Amino acid sequence: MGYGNVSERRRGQPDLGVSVVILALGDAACAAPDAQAADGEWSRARLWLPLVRRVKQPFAGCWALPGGGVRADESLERAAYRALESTTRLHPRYLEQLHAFSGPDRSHGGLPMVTIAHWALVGRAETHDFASDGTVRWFAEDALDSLELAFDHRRIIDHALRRLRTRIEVPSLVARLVGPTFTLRQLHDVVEAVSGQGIDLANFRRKMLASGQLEDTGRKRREGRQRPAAVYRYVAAADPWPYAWEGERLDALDPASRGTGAGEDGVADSADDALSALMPSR
Amino acid sequence: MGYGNVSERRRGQPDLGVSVVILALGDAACAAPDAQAADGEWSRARLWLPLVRRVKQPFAGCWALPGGGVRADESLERAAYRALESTTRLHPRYLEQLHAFSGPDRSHGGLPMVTIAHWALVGRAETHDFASDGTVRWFAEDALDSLELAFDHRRIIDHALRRLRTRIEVPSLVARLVGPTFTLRQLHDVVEAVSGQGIDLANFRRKMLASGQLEDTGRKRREGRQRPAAVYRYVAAADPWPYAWEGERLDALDPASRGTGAGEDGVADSADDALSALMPSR
DNA sequence: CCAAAAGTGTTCATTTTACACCCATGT
DNA sequence: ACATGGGTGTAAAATGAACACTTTTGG
Repeated sequence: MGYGNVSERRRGQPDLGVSVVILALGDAACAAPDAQAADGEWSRARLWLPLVRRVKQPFAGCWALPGGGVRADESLERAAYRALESTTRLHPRYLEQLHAFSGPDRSHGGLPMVTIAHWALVGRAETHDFASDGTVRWFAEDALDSLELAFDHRRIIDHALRRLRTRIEVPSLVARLVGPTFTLRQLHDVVEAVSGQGIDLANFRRKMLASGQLEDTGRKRREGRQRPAAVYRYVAAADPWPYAWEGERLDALDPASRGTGAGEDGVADSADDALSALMPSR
Repeated sequence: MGYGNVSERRRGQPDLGVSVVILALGDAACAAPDAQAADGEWSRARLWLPLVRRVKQPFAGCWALPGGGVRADESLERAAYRALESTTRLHPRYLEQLHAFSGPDRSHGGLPMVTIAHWALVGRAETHDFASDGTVRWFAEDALDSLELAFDHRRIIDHALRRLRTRIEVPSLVARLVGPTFTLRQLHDVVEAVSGQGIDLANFRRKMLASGQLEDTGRKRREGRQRPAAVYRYVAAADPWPYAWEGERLDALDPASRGTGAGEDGVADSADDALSALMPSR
């Protein structure tokens, strides 16, 4: 840094950074920490995400995705995790690369920046009741329009939301979003809320169970005042799977496997389904 | 560059580069340019990709993916395209980000490098009969094992191949791989070859046609000495589609739309198929 | 017993698969 | 005419959607 002027440096390497879209479930009364809703009781779940208020130019005062620079001695996922931790204290159990955003237009006074966007899912328990500590604040996904977002972060968020919506039925994703244990109805409600369309509970139940990735904990949980429902836990399939989602790596990044960079969350892709559907383009 | 030693710079920003896996179809006799096979006649198509021989350390003498650095005043896709052009003279009509590879282990003497891998598809016509000009050479995908590849490029190639195999039935992809015009049997043979499994021709034909993305050119083409087959062309669906593949952008990058960075090759995702299949993980 | 949610069954439509068949063309 | 691939029809199987029904619980 510090050598040459900006226009000279445009021929050199752009800056490199990571941003993370962290998604969590919450109800209407989330922002305020009057935590009356115990153990998985939410009225009409919505997606929430934490944003950080910028103090420096450009976009001072605007809200931005948590992010930071990348050090040469760490992976991008690690950098994303670190940025997340230092700004929001969150420890997602799911974190995956989303897309690299680049281009000459991605500069604001300085050098253009290449941002490797990641997305992460955190369970309710990890949100610390959506605590705000001044610079960090949680926003409901559908209340973002009124917000002034920094850079092209709006686009990045949309990208992440689109990804989640098209993959929400993958058990590993719903499960991570809803928490470590859950009833089938909870799962169902989340998928319905996120995908925005009604889903037959009976069929949903069968499909999820048929995936072989849910394990009955033996425990029961009562949502309302009626018959208690079986509590399940997400458990990965035993055998290795023939296909991987886009072949994309995603580092599990929970304390156990953190740093190995090896966690693969393979998901059966097209060969059995996605690709048998012929799709459009353009 | 040029300030501080390597271990000091490890705390700074890593190097940034792009690599491209270019895939094309070819038959056994491709490497040698005895171009007897005219107009789409290939015996047992296989995937081929061009590699570049490294002249510098590290990995001098090994084969590597075409690639290069990224300038601040261009997008990653553009950088990938430029690198491709300068090393191989290829002009793919399909080029998409694949994944960003990173990590402290991705250094070889110098600073660790973050590589944004891309993948590209080129039609037969664009391969210049797989011409080799000394440093560039085409290799069949299944003949790579005997090769010494530089860096972790083997992994990147596998990533691209996996991606192609799981998406090969998407009309836009097959079509781009096979060339501007084609018969349904050609398409079929390619999908069969790439996916590695037999596909009923009758059903394949109906599915492709039902996608609404193939347009009859009115012309006929005779493959053997029998009845000529209708020649189709790939044409994107008119209406915008509700889902996009992972929401990933892919820049069309053909001379017409190049530089706009706007070409979206949306592909219906899971909401109708991929995600209805419940899948595993980890 | 009633209300409400858990959980199971059953039917019907749609899609996929397998494979038989007819058609067009050059020899 | 016949061999060969182009192209169509169709019945069985598998999957998915809709919805009726039984069970368990607290009041």
